[in-house]
Amino acid sequence: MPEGHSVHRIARQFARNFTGKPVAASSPQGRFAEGAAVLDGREMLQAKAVGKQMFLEFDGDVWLRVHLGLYGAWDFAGEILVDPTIASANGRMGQTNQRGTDLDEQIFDDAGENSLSSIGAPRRSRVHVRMSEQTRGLVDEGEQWPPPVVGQVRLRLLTDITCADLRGPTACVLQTPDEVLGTIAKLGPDPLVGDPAEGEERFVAAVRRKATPIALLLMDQAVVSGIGNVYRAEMLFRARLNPHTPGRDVPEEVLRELWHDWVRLLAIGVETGQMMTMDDLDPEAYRAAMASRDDRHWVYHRAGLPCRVCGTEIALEEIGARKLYWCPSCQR
DNA sequence: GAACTATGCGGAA
DNA sequence: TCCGCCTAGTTCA
Repeated sequence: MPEGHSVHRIARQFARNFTGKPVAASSPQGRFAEGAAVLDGREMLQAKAVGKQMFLEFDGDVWLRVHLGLYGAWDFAGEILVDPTIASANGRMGQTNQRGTDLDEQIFDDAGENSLSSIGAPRRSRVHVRMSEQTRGLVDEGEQWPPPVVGQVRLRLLTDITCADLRGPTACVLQTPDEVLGTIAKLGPDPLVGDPAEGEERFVAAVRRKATPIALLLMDQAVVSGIGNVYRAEMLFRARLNPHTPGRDVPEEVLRELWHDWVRLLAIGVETGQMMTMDDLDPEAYRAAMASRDDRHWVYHRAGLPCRVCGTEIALEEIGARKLYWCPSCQR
């Protein structure tokens, strides 16, 4: 479900709250019992994200690779230090709602006041994880530690003060260092991993090699990492590019623009936790767009509605078994 | 309470 | 190309 920005945010939360500490691991659901037993008691050494994949390193050359897929989510609970590089940290990270907007689950301090608007120095906050109604009751009532397990928790990671629960991932597997390198080697460049200039060259070369429509290439994690269905549609619109253009026919300068746009959008997404793709509106228009919750994007999820630029109906078609939204007039 | 949907991806056919 | 995975929020009856 999450696109690349969410995964980077989650990795930063792990880096801030788990690395350097021994971690208790368990699989309440049972489906990762063997892996959890291997992890249990090990110190977490680092957390990193590449595209939509997250890698947690534990002592003894043991790595955990997690991919959230369509449904996965991490829930953080307990006392957490908010990473200063992200404007707000959600109790629940990864899962999102149906409007294509991020669920902004909020962190409350011990007094129960919203502490999210503050950006800057890291601070400790008590996370109250919102979930279903019955969960809310449980979490708010008790000072229980560790928090009661609710639902199908594939993996629970615990320090003395912080809890992270993983639900519904597509992938949750242990890897050797070599296997981690192998996984990463198959991935296209991520603007936040390695040299962005080198990433740009890799991206341009990979796209120009292929006759595949650019709409499919942008979603291909071997071509570029982290772009999902929302960013794909929005980036193509921002570039005024026809989604069906074969990769090799996209002018090189347009490809370079696309890469730089991804660099920019990813940075904004990691910082804000939201897929802000209309950042180039003037401030007043932007405020108006944001005021209506459904109006965050240029084309995504806007089938049949008038294009914000030309008024043409936004088209919806299936490509590669995914929904593609675009403006047939602006994106010729 | 059922039906529907989703920001993903791998494997079978 | 299609199917299955697997979860939770939203919509509708």
